[in-house]
Amino acid sequence: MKKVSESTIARLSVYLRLLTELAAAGVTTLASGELARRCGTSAAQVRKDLSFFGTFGKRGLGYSVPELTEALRGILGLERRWRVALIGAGKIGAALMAYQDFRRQGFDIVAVFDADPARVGTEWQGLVIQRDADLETSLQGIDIAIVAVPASAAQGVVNRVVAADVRAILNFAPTKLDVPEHVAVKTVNMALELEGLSYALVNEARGARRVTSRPAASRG
Amino acid sequence: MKKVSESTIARLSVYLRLLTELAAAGVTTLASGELARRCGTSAAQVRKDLSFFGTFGKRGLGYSVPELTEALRGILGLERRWRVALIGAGKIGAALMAYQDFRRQGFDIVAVFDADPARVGTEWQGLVIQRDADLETSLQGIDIAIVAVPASAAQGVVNRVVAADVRAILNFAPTKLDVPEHVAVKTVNMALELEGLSYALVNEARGARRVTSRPAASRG
DNA sequence: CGGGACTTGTGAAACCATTCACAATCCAAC
DNA sequence: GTTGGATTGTGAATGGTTTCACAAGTCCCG
Ligand SMILES: NC(=O)c1ccc[n+]([C@@H]2O[C@H](COP(=O)([O-])OP(=O)(O)OC[C@H]3O[C@@H](n4cnc5c(N)ncnc54)[C@H](O)[C@@H]3O)[C@@H](O)[C@H]2O)c1
Ligand SMILES: NC(=O)c1ccc[n+]([C@@H]2O[C@H](COP(=O)([O-])OP(=O)(O)OC[C@H]3O[C@@H](n4cnc5c(N)ncnc54)[C@H](O)[C@@H]3O)[C@@H](O)[C@H]2O)c1
Repeated sequence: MKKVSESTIARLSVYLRLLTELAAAGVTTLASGELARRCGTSAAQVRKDLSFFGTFGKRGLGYSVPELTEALRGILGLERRWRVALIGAGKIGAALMAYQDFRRQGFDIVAVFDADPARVGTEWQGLVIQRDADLETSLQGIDIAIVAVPASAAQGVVNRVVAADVRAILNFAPTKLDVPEHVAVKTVNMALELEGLSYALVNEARGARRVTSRPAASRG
Repeated sequence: MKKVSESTIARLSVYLRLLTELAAAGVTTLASGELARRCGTSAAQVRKDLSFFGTFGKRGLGYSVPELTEALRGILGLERRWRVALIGAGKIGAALMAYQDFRRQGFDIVAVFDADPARVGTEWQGLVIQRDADLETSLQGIDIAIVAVPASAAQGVVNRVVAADVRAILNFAPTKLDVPEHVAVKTVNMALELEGLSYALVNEARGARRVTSRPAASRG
């Protein structure tokens, strides 16, 4: 299989979300132009993105909504459910635990860890908070770790997560994480987004214009 | 001024964060290679990023930490404080309100809005929640709006935010937002990151390798 | 004061992603 | 059937970003 950019994968997620909505609304067929319009991209981009994975449309007609939905779910690995551990039962963690959409998309938070002895053992959003010290053993069978601890603790937690053989990490700490090359990391960095807005605000005055893409997650 | 990519701006934020840390640790001078290593990029990339905005280093020596810090703050528009409104006093909103780092970086949340009559008028994290109906008038003097309402309500809220002449939006709803071209929007989409991890997990089995960049915020 | 070690700033080259443009295909209608 | 209108899939062209490579500048030490 050829190499596919993260941009493409991110757009496939966006397409899938739209398709799910349209399916619920009873739409059965959709052309690349309409899909593109609703997702903020171009028809050519939609077709190129899909072409990396096969051919899903019918010339002259467009795409079958249920078929394309299934195809995208397959490509993205969403035909199975994923076991997720949350590390750090703080403010962000609470929001994530309460958020039902992840579950709806196939991500089950099945374990929560915290270092604070006052929290360990208490029930929280339906799960018992486990001791941070038990990470190595308790992460057996976990597919994805969400790291929601202070930045200063993040690398240490990640090292242990990696040692426990977890190969995907969603990181909320605003810090660079070093991981071996077989581990995928995505970082959600809100401060960086705010600073991007700050830049846009001061530069609209100076007359700067439309800007293009951004870097992101690392692997390795 | 030439056009600078969002990738570059995002990296400048990352550099600034590192510099702030190093300054606190008493480091006074830093070469592009070391900065790159600590930020997960290349020395050439660091120098190219900076070169869009001027020349900040000394050949043979590297960069002065305090000087480069000030330069980056200037470039990113962080020499002033920004007035931020939070719209949607839910789970995510609570995490954001409690998060002190934004304030430390120059972003002050000075108003909170919610549509739920049970919440309006109550004090919440030190601010009184205002009626959603008052948005248009109460957004006077706001620089940035954080939209943390359900996806179904987001476009409606955004239209009113734009009508109130706010020109920068940080969006947490997993939905495409239409805004006029002079308004900057950045979306934080965690579901999309999780799906990216799902893709990485199913494709490491299939032997896919390192992937490159991703799209993001739109303007216009 | 000159040589050596080091580092920046920057054109040019390489790489990657997006857009263009069109032949191939499909459906419907007659 | 055959025609017309629509839409896909994809090489080629374009546009943008990252990496390379090196001349120019700085510092230190003898
Ligand atoms: N709250 C926000 O809006 C926000 C926004 C952007 C980024 N972040 C980042 O997200 C992370 C979490 O933020 P938060 O607001 O939820 O913080 P928080 O302080 O509310 O929660 C952090 C939790 O992590 C636990 N913890 C600390 N060290 C640990 C360890 N080694 N192992 C396990 N648990 C540990 C603490 O006991 C605490 O419960 C931080 O890195 C923060 O910078 C938060
Ligand atoms: N909680 C998470 O971890 C999480 C993760 C990813 C994305 N999100 C997204 O963030 C957004 C907020 O999520 P949440 O978990 O905080 O939801 P929530 O239900 O806890 O909060 C939403 C709040 O918005 C208010 N609201 C609804 N319509 C409004 C309107 N028109 N004007 C003003 N306020 C209005 C509601 O009264 C509620 O208080 C959603 O779009 C969600 O999809 C949340």
